[in-house]
Amino acid sequence: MTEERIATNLRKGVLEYCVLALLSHGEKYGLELADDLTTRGLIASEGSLYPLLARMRENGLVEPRWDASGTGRPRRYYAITDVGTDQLKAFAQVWTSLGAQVNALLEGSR
Amino acid sequence: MTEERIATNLRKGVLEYCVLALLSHGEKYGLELADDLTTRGLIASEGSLYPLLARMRENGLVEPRWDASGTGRPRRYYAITDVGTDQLKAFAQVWTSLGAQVNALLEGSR
DNA sequence: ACTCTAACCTTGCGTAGCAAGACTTGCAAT
DNA sequence: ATTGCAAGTCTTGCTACGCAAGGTTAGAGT
Repeated sequence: MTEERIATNLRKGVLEYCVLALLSHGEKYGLELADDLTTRGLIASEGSLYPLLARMRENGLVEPRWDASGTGRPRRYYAITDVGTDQLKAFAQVWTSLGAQVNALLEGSR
Repeated sequence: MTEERIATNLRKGVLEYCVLALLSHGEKYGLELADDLTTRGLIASEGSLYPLLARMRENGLVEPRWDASGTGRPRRYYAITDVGTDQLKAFAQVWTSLGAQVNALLEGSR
């Protein structure tokens, strides 16, 4: 239980860029992203993802496209935009730097 | 500016355990912690630290002690408790695992 | 007395993740 | 045909955290 609470807070602010990283390989639709992120332990439920995608859409980080060509119910595919790519780069820098500081502290505490 | 916003969200849930890691070396008082964390880029102002210390106190992760022996106004020194030590260990595991996932995504997105 | 500074703490706010569930659509079996 | 199921999208209400700004207390120097 306590571990879930730790993870929940750690995920804040990371998830958005994980989505961008996933999309940098190509379009994906909502549930596909959700399954992938769940497998990686980066979300606990879809309840995090859909509101996030809506925000990212509004901020121009991703570009959605309805696709009803296949079988089953229509899917909304998301593609990363140029703005999104820039944000991903900026995140990588901040993440690396902050991660190094945290690792340094954890190392030192053993 | 955008980088600060990224960092702000990344810090969520990390700060608490950075404080524990710092205290695992020995007692420290509020402003001392604040200065250290600011230098490391882990907080933006004391406004994050004091409410956090209050929470950690209530949860039994740290044990405060007033010290008025020195010069200047009395300082409140914080020591890590056994519960805090356990939490720090739990965090280290979650952090390592989640960090590996994020790194894997960032690597793959290049 | 007055001011300065170290040190402590409070208030109000924005935002992100989550659990739970609602709504819709196609498909398959009876 | 109708029922049921599963995939897919989205909404609501909640909680918790970091932050900026500012307020409080106490000792030290003039």
